[in-house]
Amino acid sequence: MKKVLVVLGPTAIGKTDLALKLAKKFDGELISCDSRQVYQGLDIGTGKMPSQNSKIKSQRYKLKVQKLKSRWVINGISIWMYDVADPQVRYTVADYVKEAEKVIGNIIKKGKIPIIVGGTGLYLKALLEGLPNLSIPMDYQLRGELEKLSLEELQQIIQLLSPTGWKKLNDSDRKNPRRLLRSIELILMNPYIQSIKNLKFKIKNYNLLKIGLTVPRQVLKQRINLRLISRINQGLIEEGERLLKEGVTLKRMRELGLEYGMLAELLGGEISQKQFLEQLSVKISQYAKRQMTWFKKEKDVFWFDITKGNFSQEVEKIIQSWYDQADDKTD
RNA sequence: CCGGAGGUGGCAGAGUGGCCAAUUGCAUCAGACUGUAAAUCUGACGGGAUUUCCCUACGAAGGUUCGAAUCCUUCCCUCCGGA
Repeated sequence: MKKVLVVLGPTAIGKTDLALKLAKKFDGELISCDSRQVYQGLDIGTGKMPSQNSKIKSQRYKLKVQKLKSRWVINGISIWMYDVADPQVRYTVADYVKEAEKVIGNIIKKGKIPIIVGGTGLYLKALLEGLPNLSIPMDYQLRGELEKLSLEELQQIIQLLSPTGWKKLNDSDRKNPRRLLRSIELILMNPYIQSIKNLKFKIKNYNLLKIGLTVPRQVLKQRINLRLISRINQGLIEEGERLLKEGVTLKRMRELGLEYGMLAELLGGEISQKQFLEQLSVKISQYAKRQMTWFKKEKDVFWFDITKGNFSQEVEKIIQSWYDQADDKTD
């Protein structure tokens, strides 16, 4: 089985920094697993640049960053799945899995270790375990019509169409128009599902090692705030202005969420800079919480608290013994 | 000092005699999530027992009333205008 390393955890915890370090030590290349880093031009707000700490170092060591067409190379280490999409066009899990799989395959072929840096739970899950429903495409025409309906109407439709489908939904999803919409889409596509079912989807058989990063919540909040200030200094607001000029509408920026969503409000004159900072800080923390809720359920993760002394040595130790295992030839 | 407005749960802000432990938004906490996932959505949210129970609460203290966040009196504080 092919060895694949995964580093996961909430935002602002230092996943990329750690991954870069590990890549150097174990001869790996990074694959970003982040739903917003895939977009070209969303650099500062998505944290493609090395974090504050490494930035300080980088000034000393002259960190070398090259931006290539679908990856960045930082100090000789490739980071894939950056800049693979146009920010004006919605990119989804399905797109991500398709491309990231290729990338992983190529890295393995080169005899290197793919290091997946995971912040987006769904993308990571899809990449690692596969998501059968991804083969069922979206129906934009259908969506256009369903989007006009109220929650109650959507609920009625799905109950009519498929009582069993309705039963399968949990309470939260039943009240979630977006999910209801996709459920209806899946039900209507049922015949199509049958026809492609035989395509079968390949089961990944990687030899996975998952490293999870945690911190006490308060510490994470501090890190988030520090990082936010640093991003402002790096030109976050200017980045927003630039995107706007390049044709990314305020509406689209809002969809992008967090820094970009708030940037849309700031540039649209809805809020002051002070409000921007305060509200954004809150939103990022809330996002981090959602990430942790998701990752909590992730199986087989070796968790490390980054505030515990030399955690990175512990991490390297674990990886080392995994790295030294002989590859079996079952694949 | 006079005139006007107002003091409500972490914040904002409804409520003007019983259906008020108190609408709502935000924050907070917990959670869901198989094609928008940095998105979207759910639940809890004074305390305690836990089927319509008790206690503490709407600036403070009294009072009216069967019953007050809601009415009256005094006091304290904030804001605006005038001296």
